[in-house]
Amino acid sequence: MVRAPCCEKMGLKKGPWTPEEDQVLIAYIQRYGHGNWRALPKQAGLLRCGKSCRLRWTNYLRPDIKRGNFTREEEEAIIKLHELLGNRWSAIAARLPGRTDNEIKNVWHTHLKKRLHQNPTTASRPAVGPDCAAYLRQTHRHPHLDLPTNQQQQRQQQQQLEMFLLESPLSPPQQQSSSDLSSPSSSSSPSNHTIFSIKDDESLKEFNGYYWSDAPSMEDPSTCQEGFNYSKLQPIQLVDNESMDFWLNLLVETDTLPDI
DNA sequence: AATGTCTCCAACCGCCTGTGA
DNA sequence: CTCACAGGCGGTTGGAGACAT
Repeated sequence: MVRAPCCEKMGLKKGPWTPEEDQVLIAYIQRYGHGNWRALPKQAGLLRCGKSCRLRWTNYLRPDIKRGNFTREEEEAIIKLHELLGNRWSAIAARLPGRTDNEIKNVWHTHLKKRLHQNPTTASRPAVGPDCAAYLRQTHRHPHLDLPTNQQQQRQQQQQLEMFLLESPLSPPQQQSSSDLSSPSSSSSPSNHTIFSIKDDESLKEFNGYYWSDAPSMEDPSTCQEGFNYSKLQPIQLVDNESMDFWLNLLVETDTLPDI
């Protein structure tokens, strides 16, 4: 079934914005705000759809946007946040003031991903948490991984992790979703967080090997039974603020981990 | 200088979610 | 509860400029 277009395409302009259009949009938003994106272009006299206006504003025209190249620190932050949050560009952008999700996504695909591929061992370590597992599942490298298949559950877990990272470390933890990662966490109290750790160095090496590998066999689900043994992942219960601080530091400052 | 190839990024597309009637 | 709508998000693409031959 073909989905109807988001807006009436007839007579609406597409493609790059002209400086004149930018000025019209800026002037309108500065004067009236952007309460209703769908109605905005008509009211502002723009031959664009609301979506296009919103995108142009949020990704380019907003006054608080930082232009120019990403600093090394910003790139490192993106790498680390990507490890934790996956392809949740808006969540990553929320932690990088002045940068947009689109910009971060572009930087990731054009620079950072390549860098990680070229030199995975010097890059930051992959996250050992829900998103890492979700990533493995999404890429079909380990479809047998015993984690929630429900997309909503995954999203809830990601949101919890994000909240955990965004909140003050001393604030009370969020309640965990009903059926959490793997079975052990089902025993966790509502105030606990579950983060996965790897039991020993040998398992860590093995895990990283599979995580970073692009070997064709890993793309073949039939070979996955011979893949990483996920019994080597163990859940960690964060029962107090002190351990929350510890894992927050560990997850964010991955440089503190020993080299493989 | 001309042509082909590659890289990058702004913008689009379609899906998902939240909200209000 | 259901439906429609609007906003938001992530994946993808097309074209312009850079670079290589």
